[in-house]
Amino acid sequence: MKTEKVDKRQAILEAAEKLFCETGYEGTSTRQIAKESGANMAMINYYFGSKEGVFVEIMNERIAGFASQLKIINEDKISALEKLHRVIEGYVNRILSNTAFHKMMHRELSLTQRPAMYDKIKDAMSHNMQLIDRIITGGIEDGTFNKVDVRMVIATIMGTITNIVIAPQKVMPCSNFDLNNPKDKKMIKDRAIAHLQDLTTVYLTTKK
Amino acid sequence: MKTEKVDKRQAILEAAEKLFCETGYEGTSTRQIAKESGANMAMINYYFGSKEGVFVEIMNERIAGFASQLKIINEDKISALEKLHRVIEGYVNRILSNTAFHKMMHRELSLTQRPAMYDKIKDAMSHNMQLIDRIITGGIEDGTFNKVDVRMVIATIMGTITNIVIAPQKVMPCSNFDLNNPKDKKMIKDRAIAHLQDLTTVYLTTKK
DNA sequence: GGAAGTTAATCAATCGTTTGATTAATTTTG
DNA sequence: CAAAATTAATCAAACGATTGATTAACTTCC
Repeated sequence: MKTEKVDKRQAILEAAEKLFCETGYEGTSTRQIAKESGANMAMINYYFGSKEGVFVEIMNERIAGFASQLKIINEDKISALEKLHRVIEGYVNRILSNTAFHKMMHRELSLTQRPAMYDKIKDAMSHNMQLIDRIITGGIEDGTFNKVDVRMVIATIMGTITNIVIAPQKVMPCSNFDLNNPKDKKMIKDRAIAHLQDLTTVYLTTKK
Repeated sequence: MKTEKVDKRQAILEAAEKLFCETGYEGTSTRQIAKESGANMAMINYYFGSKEGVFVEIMNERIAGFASQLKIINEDKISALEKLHRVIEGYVNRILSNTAFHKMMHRELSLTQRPAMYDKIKDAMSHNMQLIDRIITGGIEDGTFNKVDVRMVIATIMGTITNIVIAPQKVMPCSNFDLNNPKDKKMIKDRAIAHLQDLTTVYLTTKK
């Protein structure tokens, strides 16, 4: 059994992720991270070399966690539509279970500078994209899907989810709605999944 | 009438917007703004009071420009589908003609801090949302549209466009693609409009 | 000549990082 | 086993650089 002593390295990572999510990378100072984590400022550079090193480590851990989550879906002997529905369900669940991180990732992606970060995020997302791409392309080739603009459909699926995460009050205009409330989150998850599955079903399989 | 001499005030606004888009608000220094605009640093505070004042002014001018652009569509004696198609066309054109600003706006929207900006952006976007909402709801009520999750459809339309703006290389995986190239931008505009119009037509009007 | 515009110089505050020293735990050695 | 040597973890303090902002002097223009 692990000792009860607090792991400062981990504390720094968690505090930094929280602060990066709330105030952005540039908007967060190493002193804030130190204060929030209860660690000394020097520990940040001791463990991670630099402030950017902390960010990179957060990304690496997250991406590793995500990568270990996929893979299985595409091998199943099920229809392309069923595959797509499962991917949507998994994708919505994952992102809406990590809204703060996803917001941060998206924010940093929209910065043209900081190419190391940009490439890392892009690589992480491209796995999902390729998975969806193969499923839809496969469905088109075997005739179960209409011929559509595949990359645009992917942009629609991912964009819809991102939009819900970043501006949930646009979807739920009630004033007391809160994405951190588990009950509200569950509701929006179910609505998002139902909507995207319905949308893709109708758009991809309706014979004109 | 204004003289022909370079308007430093305007130069500061344009330089600041460019830099805020590229490196974020926190990531841009007043010295960079001064250098890029060719103005002295003190001019920033002279005209706008503070760095944040520059940001607020950029937002105000943009939002004012946007507001003066809508309105007409919803009064025309055309079908709900035709209205929606026109809104999509206008929305895609507007956002893809101001990609840098839209990226910045989206980034600031995802920060929980800076509530004044957040509310300003939210209000600006809610006009578009209400317009789309009324069109779709109207179409459902007169029976031309299927009964759908209206807010989710809006999230899909807006999310798709935002996704294309922020991560265009996901849609166009060619290495030499550039959103700043007018030819490439035109192509992606047309594709986005065609896709969203096709998607909404099929999804909203297909009889099951 | 006086208001508006512009400048270089300067301000206190904060930035990310580094330092040298200290503690606590572990390994090596006699 | 216990003293000595080594290592990892932590700390307060300070580093030089940069931040947004301000000052006071200078120029331009009506």
